Amino acid sequence: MNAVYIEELARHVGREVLVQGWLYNKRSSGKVRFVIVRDGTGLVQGVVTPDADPDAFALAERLPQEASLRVWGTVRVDPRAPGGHELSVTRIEPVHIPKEPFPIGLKEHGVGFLMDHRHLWIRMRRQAPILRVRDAVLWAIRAFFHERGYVATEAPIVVGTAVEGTTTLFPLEYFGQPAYLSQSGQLYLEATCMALGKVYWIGPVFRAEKSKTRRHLTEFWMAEAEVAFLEHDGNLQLQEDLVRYIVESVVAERRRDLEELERDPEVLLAEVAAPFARVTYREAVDIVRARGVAMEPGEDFGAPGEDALSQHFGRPVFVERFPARIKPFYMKRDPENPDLALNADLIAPEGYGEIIGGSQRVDSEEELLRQLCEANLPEEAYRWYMDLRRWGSVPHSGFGLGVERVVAWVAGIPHIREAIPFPRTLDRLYP
RNA sequence: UCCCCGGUAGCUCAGUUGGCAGAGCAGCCGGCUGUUAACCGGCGGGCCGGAGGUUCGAGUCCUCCCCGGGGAGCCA
Repeated sequence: MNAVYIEELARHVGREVLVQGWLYNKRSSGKVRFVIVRDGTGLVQGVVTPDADPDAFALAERLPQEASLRVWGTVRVDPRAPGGHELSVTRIEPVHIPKEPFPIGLKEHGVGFLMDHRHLWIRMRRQAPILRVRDAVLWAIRAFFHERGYVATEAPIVVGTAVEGTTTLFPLEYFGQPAYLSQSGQLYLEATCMALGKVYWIGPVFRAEKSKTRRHLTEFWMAEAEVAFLEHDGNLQLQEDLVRYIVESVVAERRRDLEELERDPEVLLAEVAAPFARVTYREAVDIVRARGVAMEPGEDFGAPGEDALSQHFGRPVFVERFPARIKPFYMKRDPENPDLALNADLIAPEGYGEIIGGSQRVDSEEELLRQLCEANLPEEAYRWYMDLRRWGSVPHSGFGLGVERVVAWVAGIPHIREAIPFPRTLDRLYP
């Protein structure tokens, strides 16, 4: 008999099937025993009675949580069962019976304990749907760019230069030379977009920031795009199209997981239905201050400021044209006001913070050199980057999207650490 | 780096004015024919984060340290 996955059970009603998985939970009521089996695609309740199979009935009492097993049974529709389908069990075959109790019970646990057991925690009820949503987000990003003819190109992970400065880099030794883990693939994408026109990549980046917040990881995944001949306004439109595409794809493909997470798909769809809001940095500062959050013009927005903007608009909002002084050296200046950068941050709704940072890039050699010097960065290390402005420089723009922040928003989970299988945070390198 | 909270059974926590170390869950034993984190009865389970101090007596008070969580700054 061929094995089936639990998510396919609706197609097998009335037939006997084999389900292979793990014992999630069991209950007993004298002469009826219930085994809740998970297989990675969902949960199903098996009903075991002594008359159907005495051996299975005995096993249903004995098997501990997370025992791996094969279960044969007939699929029935039953509204009493979680998921709507139920298995009338005819046979149970243990694959592996644990000798010790599974560390993670079905009752509540503390965050520290769960994080220490992350390798087992991901088996539990809420975690699997989150990771399936993550998969759907990543697929949506790839599909979006692939449909538009973008070429996926990779940036190196081990690099010799900083993108944003040197304080947040993880240093390592590279055959006797100093090297770093990349904090962004952007500079390399600028090079590949001059070769291929429009490019993207999805990869891990590393920031040694000593941040302890629900929005930060030291290792996270970024989806970055870079497009030759694309200017600021087109860049914003591209980002908006991408974010809407992601949300609509995930809702279409993973509605059941969102519902399992008690995330209302209609709320998400409503948030991205209308054109995203767009405000300038100056307007945003006024809005933030009007909502009672203290900040001075010229400062970056803190988390409370982002939350205020988030609440004010109730949908994604672009904040554009920041003071160039507080932004990286590679951003092109606003031709109408050289104190401003041609950049934008995209703030997600519901307090999920900045999910995209992007800008039009400097395209003139002289301007780039000047801004490199102002940022006190070593010219020599950026010589190759300067070369891009020496041969056929064109206006170009790009952005980076924080995958885990998007997953957290779409899944509606409070903390980014659950949006990646094995989060790396300030004080956590295990497991 | 700074601010706040916490560390007691495998897990989640309670522990009064400083006076015998507790509960629920998990585990084990028993009961129950439709359970929904099932329920009911019983049993075992402790370096109270570590070091020092105050005291007749410290889980409780003081000092230092370690670990974890939340937030700030910074960022996606």
